[in-house]
Amino acid sequence: MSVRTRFAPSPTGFLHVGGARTALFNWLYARKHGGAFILRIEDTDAARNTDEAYSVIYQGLHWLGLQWDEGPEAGGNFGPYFQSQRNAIYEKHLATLEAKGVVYEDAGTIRFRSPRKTVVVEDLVCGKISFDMSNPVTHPDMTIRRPDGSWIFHFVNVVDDIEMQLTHVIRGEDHLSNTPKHVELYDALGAKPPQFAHIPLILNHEGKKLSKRDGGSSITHFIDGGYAPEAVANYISLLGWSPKDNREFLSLEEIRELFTLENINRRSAIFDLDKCFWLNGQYLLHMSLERFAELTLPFIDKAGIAYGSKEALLPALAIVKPKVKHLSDVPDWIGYLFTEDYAFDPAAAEKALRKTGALDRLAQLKAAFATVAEWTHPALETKLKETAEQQGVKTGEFIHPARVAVSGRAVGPGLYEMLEVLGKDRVLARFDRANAEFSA
RNA sequence: GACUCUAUCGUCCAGCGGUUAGGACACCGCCCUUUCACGGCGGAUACACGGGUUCGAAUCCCGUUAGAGUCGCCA
Repeated sequence: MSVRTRFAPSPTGFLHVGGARTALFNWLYARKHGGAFILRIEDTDAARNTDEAYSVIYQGLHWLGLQWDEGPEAGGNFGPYFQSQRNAIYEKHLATLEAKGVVYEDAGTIRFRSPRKTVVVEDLVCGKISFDMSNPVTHPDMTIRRPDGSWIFHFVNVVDDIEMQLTHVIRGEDHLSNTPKHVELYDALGAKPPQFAHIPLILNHEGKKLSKRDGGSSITHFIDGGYAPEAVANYISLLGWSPKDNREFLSLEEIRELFTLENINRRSAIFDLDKCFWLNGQYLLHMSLERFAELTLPFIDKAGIAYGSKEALLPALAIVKPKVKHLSDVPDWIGYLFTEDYAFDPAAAEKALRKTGALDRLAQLKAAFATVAEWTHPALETKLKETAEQQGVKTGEFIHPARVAVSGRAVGPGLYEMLEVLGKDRVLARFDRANAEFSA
């Protein structure tokens, strides 16, 4: 029987890193074993479902590169993939339970009568765990249907996993205590339970289970915050799982090859934004310029930077790519390359341009640069160093004023690369502008 | 409270009876250097506690403590 896994989120309008990792692990396991990864929307609580809430889930998964084989947008032979559209199926299974006499009515609700036995769960991650379900006080009969006819999670979740022929249920450990109840339902419905794999939780900084309140942990936050999807996927894969050889920089393809349920640990993890940030920088540093441009373009367009053509943009991106840590930083880092109306950072100007002799250096450098025939990084470097030597001062005396003059700021790409990208005319003009602005 | 799970640097991850307890992020030095990064070198920091088992325990067992999860007409 081929592997079938699923991600079954509720459309809360929010996809956090914990849910994303659950989706990732299910996707990895299915892909690794040549099986199917299914997306099912658990929207039984119709009151809060909105179109936007659904699309947050789709966008998040698409962004991470987790394509589903069956589900919304994809179709499949086991649909519909929205629980809100599966009422007839639930009615059918409820009838099965009724025929067996294991459900009863209580204040308008329908409850499932527990067999009151010990249930042993064989979990692929947690091992064998037994639950004594005999005490009705501590383990009350679960409600499976509300008085208004709507269904409760435990029941529809189990019914759908049966109907959709899931072989493996990989989900957060917060469901471990629910599992014996689910197993009772599988038994009552005459179905064999799937293999369970409960993965450790991802905790917030208080050490508690992640919730909607932890806004910084939403995938939307990472998308808008300028993270590369490959970096985030890599990072979250390392929460609870590892290749066991201390490697950390892994592509989704490599992870897919190495991934096993056996290598998932049991310990809950706190999400470490610092490390995710670092990994993102590593990805931006090492990815191709094409990929960098692709990821960065939405941010540049949003900022309204008039870069003209892609041919003009690429060199600018090339020089900031090794420096930025967030894609969302790129507009700020390249903005001054595409306008003559750039602002001078007061502190930078104070230090580099208002300094005694700074404008003289600028004038000397302008004269020297004016003679440069081949406007390239190495030629400019040679010329600047030569000029510094002639004047008997350290190269920094020229470098800092030049940097601030052409960019308005003290921090940026390598000076010579920046000068090369700007081109001779603009650099000389900017020297003039700086001189005019600070000579008073 | 009951049940279940967990317990190695601040954080993430190795370790699965014998290691100077390893790697990464963060932190602190130094180097590189035109800024900021990157990179390189070095440093500080961990086996929760108590009992066993064993020649030998971070590793196996029991207990304690601590944390988390579940116990819904949320999913």
